[in-house]
Amino acid sequence: MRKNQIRINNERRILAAAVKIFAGYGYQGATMRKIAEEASLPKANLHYYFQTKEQLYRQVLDGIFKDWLAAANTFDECEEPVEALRGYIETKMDLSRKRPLESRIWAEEILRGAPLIQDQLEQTLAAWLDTRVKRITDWINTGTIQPMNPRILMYMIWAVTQHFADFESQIRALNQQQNLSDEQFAEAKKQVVQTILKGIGALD
Amino acid sequence: MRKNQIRINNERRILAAAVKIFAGYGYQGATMRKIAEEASLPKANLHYYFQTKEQLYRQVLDGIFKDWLAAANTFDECEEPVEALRGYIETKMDLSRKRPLESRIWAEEILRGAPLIQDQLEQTLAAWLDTRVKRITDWINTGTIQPMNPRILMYMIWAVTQHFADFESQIRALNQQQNLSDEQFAEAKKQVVQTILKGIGALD
DNA sequence: ATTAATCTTGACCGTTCGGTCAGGTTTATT
DNA sequence: AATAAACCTGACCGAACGGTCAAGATTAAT
Repeated sequence: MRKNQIRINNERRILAAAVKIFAGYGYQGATMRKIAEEASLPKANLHYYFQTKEQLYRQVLDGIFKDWLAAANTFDECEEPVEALRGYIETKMDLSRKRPLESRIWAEEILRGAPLIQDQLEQTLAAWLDTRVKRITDWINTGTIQPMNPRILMYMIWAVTQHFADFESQIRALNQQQNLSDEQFAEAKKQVVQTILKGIGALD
Repeated sequence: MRKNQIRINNERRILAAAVKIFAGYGYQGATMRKIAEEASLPKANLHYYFQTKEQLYRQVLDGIFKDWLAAANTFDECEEPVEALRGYIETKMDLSRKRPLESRIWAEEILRGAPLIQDQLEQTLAAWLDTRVKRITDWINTGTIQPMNPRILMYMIWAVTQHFADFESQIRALNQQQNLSDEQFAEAKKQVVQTILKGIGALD
């Protein structure tokens, strides 16, 4: 049941343009005209594939949420807390580095009170978090890591890893107007992993 | 040279309303009409005190930046790294708890590439950071805390502390649709301090 | 009491927004 | 080759935006 190739191509083009514009201007600041220009298509053509601006935005958000959860599965690939957490933090850092636009769209949606994704947060994300909290609780009960509130640990990991995408312009202003180089980012990744793992008593 | 009391009162009212609306809708999503309604004043009256929407927004940002720097001075009040960092982290956490709207306005401005505050970031904030980096470097050189990149430490502190304001709606969705209670927030504050200080080898 | 300065506000303006639509063009099906 | 389905797009629309302005009301200064 494959869709027409024209539709596939154009929807992809429009979505890619939408990611750029929504990330750069926010939902309200983004206009269908800007997205159309970015995609090199007439504005009316956007409305042929996506009825409304909100529907286009929703599809962008859905794509981001899927990436989010896919990266999140790194968490389950290791038995040991040190390696599981290290892998998860590194994956989230890499995602921030490679897909900063998506991270910013997500951040803005949360900032505005998550009007469109509240359901997904309360159901899919809450369920995902619950199972990971249980894993961490097991590690605590077996004495592998020290007692703590696993939710707060996850909030800290999300905060730090996403900060490098969401606050990129601030970091750039504090780094001689240069984005972090690959070497600087690698150093940051290493230090983030080190600080959090050591901070919860999983190292030394 | 005190201004007329009418002007003082109305400017304060408008600024308070502007903080609410800018935080709730973003710069583009906020409208002068909404701010006027929130302030219970006719829209034309806003333009009498603040010529344009951008000027009003700039004054809101200036107020936030001053609070930011004031809180930042907590950093200098203690000689010992543990107490200086603990005090700074706690102050930033308290600020997130008490003034989440301002934190969100700041976050959105950075998210959009800091179009209006780039100069302040590159100059005032960069200078502030440089002197604190020097202090931390001294602590490292005297062996009080382990070697690390002090800038990355500061980014981590900002990320985590501001996350509790900026991502409040996500945290609420993951906490049975309830904002963190005072007790939960106190626990978070404690765990954040503990994790970061231990993570950089300042504890134990 | 008079004048000047400040404050207030409904009505209005040009622009831009998201969205529509008719009618033409291209692609797929038979 | 003919028909149907899908695609394309310039021109247009009502609504909402930031901002203006003239004229009146209130307050301050003399």
